[in-house]
Parts: sequence; C-alpha cells; structure tokens
Amino acid sequence: MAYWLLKTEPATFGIDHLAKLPRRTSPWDGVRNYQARNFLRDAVQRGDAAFLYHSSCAVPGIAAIVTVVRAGYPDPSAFNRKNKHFDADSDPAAPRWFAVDVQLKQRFRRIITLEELRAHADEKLRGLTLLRRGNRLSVMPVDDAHWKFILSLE
DNA sequence: GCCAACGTTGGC
DNA sequence: GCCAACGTTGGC
Repeated sequence: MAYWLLKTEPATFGIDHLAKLPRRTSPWDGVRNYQARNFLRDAVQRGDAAFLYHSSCAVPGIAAIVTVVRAGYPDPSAFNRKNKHFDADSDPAAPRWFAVDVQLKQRFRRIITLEELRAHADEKLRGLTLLRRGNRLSVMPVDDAHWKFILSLE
C-alpha cells in the first residue's frame, strides 16, 4: 500500500464538498498534468491512502485522509464538452487523462498547515515533494516515514 | 530539437 | 495583485 498527497482548491472542491457527498466518495478528476496523470494511471491503487491538501487558500495545508476506492480509469471529464476540463484532443480510444475515486476516511481536527510542514523540511520531512521549491504537482507520492510523521502532528 | 513566449500554479 | 517557478506551445 502506498501513500499520496492530492492537492485541491477548497473554493472549488475541498473537504467540505467531499464530506457532503453520498458515501463521502468522489472522482478525483480534472488532472491535466502529465506527471500527475502518470501517477493516477500507473501507480495509485485501490486501498492506497492520500492526504487531501488545500491549496490557493487562506491557510494552505492538509485537511484530511482519503482512501482510494477505485484505481485509475479514463477521466470522463476530458470527453465532456460542458466540463471546464474538456480536452478536444483526447481520444476516447486512447484516453489521455485519468481519474481515481476517493472516499473520505478521516477529517483532521485541524488543518496541518504548510507552514508547520515547512518547519520540519530540513529534518523529519526532508525530501517531501510538497516542500520542494517550485513544486506544482497536484498528485505526488509520500514516503511511509513522512506519512507517519505528518500523522503525529495532528 | 531548440527556445522564446505564453499560460498556470500557488504562496504571499 | 504580485511574481517566481514551472509546463506547454509553436515557430524555426
């Protein structure tokens, strides 16, 4: 079982949205970056766990843990003209973009803030992809040791 | 294949 | 709103 971190903008779709859905489950779709796509398509497995990270907001940080309940499948939003992530160049016969389904597992009592994570960047969280300078990936792996340490912060 | 221009991300 | 960093595009 592997660990991941998924970024989302809470103004668009965050923990509050996920928590209200039936079975607290949602497609994780709309990813339009090849490196992130590769993770969704090839590496993220059913049963994996992921941190749900809020970005582009007042207090960026980790809000919850989600479980992957469905592994990578062709992202339907890429074929939907009405969807803002529609990609006219994506061929259903050779899908370019992938989604997974996630279910809310545990909402943290508080946001584990980016600032707090940064405070450990040189020691316990050295190498955490999220903290890499200029990092813009929206789907990224998290080491076991980093995962455990971050849990201990809650 | 190079690389400048452009668009996006995301913290601040 | 600013701007650094990065990914993508497209002319050559």
